[in-house]
Amino acid sequence: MNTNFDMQNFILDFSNSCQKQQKKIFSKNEVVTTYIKNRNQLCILLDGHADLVRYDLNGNRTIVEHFSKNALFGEVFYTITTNNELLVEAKSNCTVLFYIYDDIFHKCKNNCKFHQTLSENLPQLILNKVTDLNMRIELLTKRSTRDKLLGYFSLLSTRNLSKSFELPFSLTDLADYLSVDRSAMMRELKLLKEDGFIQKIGNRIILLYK
Amino acid sequence: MNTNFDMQNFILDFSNSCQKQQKKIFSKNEVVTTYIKNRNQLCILLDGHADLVRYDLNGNRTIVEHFSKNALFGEVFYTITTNNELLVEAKSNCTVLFYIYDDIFHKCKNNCKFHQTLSENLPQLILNKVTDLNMRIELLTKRSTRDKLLGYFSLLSTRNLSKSFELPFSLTDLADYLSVDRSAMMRELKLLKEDGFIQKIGNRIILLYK
DNA sequence: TATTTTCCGTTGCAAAAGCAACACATTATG
DNA sequence: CATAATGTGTTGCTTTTGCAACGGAAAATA
Repeated sequence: MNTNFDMQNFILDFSNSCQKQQKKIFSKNEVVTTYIKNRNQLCILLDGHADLVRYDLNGNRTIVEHFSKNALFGEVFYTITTNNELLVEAKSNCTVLFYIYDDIFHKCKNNCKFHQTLSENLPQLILNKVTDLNMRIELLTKRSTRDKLLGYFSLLSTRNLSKSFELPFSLTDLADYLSVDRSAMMRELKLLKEDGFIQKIGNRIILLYK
Repeated sequence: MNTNFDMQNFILDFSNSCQKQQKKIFSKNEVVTTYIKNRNQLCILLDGHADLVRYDLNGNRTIVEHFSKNALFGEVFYTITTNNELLVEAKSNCTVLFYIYDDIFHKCKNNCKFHQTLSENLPQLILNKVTDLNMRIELLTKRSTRDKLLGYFSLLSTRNLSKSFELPFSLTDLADYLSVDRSAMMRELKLLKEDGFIQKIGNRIILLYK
């Protein structure tokens, strides 16, 4: 199995070769899918950005996950226990492939090359998702808003191989992602600037500490 | 592939048939493993309970995950970015199988039945881990200590198919698991009792709401 | 381009959570 | 069995966070 499996090329080659999938295109702010118990949908984001969003009974909005190119999502990854609404919202124009997980799992009758390759590579793809989720948990378990912000910035910095990077969120969305109040986060952001930890120019953050 | 793959029976049948694994036994409070960058260890907990614990620079202790029988863990699931210490502590006597992930992935030279079955079932096993992590994220994104407690209790209640259940943690550990201050959590627990949401007898919680 | 909508930045005040400390109970351990 | 270590329950005080509200900037839309 290849750790560096190239999803994008693979998809381009095979995405039209199987009957058991649906390809759809969404424009910004459209709802890509809603999580429904027992349907076991699995989706692949071919292009664009989308967020998994939860609205709870207190009216709080939480960005549970942020998806970019090649991300996997769908209720197959989620045990839906509460009555909270879970939906995936397109943050830009998106191209999405839809499957029912069992179809991938059991392969389709045609035994097509697409399904074969995908099911071979599924463990690695899902494993990537696990490491993403663990990073998210590391962020969320930080005890203060300051540590959450610094933790998230440090993650983006590592990903971009630079102390300077663009935020992939609006500040409103960032607060919903870190699961904190927006105004409290703005206050902390201001303190981080005043204390010389960061610089912020438009949507760009520059880390000033070693 | 079988969703109800019986790990335990499988392990019992095959756990001695492959060279590329190590089986070890730990007693309570021993360190099962420490997460080390790039080693890509994968472990299976055959029996007992263990916690993945993180100690951060502020001296806070966080229980990142709680493992019971058949749980998968190891740094293969974790991108180690920070300098925080990550270790798995046995909470009771434990039996653990150790692998290097690549050995499972690429199958061992013998092409033994054990590896074959395990790699066939790995997607489903990892998928279970994903759903667990998503439940954990749902808990951690709750905004108040009260909601975290109620969320966790409701989860245990669902798992035990009963409004009454034992806590798998000491209260000290529960606070570290929910990522809140212990004394603040105790205060909230008291309020939940006073407000008639729960009853607590020893280590047992009884949910009193519909 | 005019107008509506969303986002940013800020603040005062209230509520929640964290910190530190302590007594007592329970559980391990020599 | 005595003693040490760990866990529980509580409280006063401080700090952090959340809530509500507002004006202006920026972006989307008609």
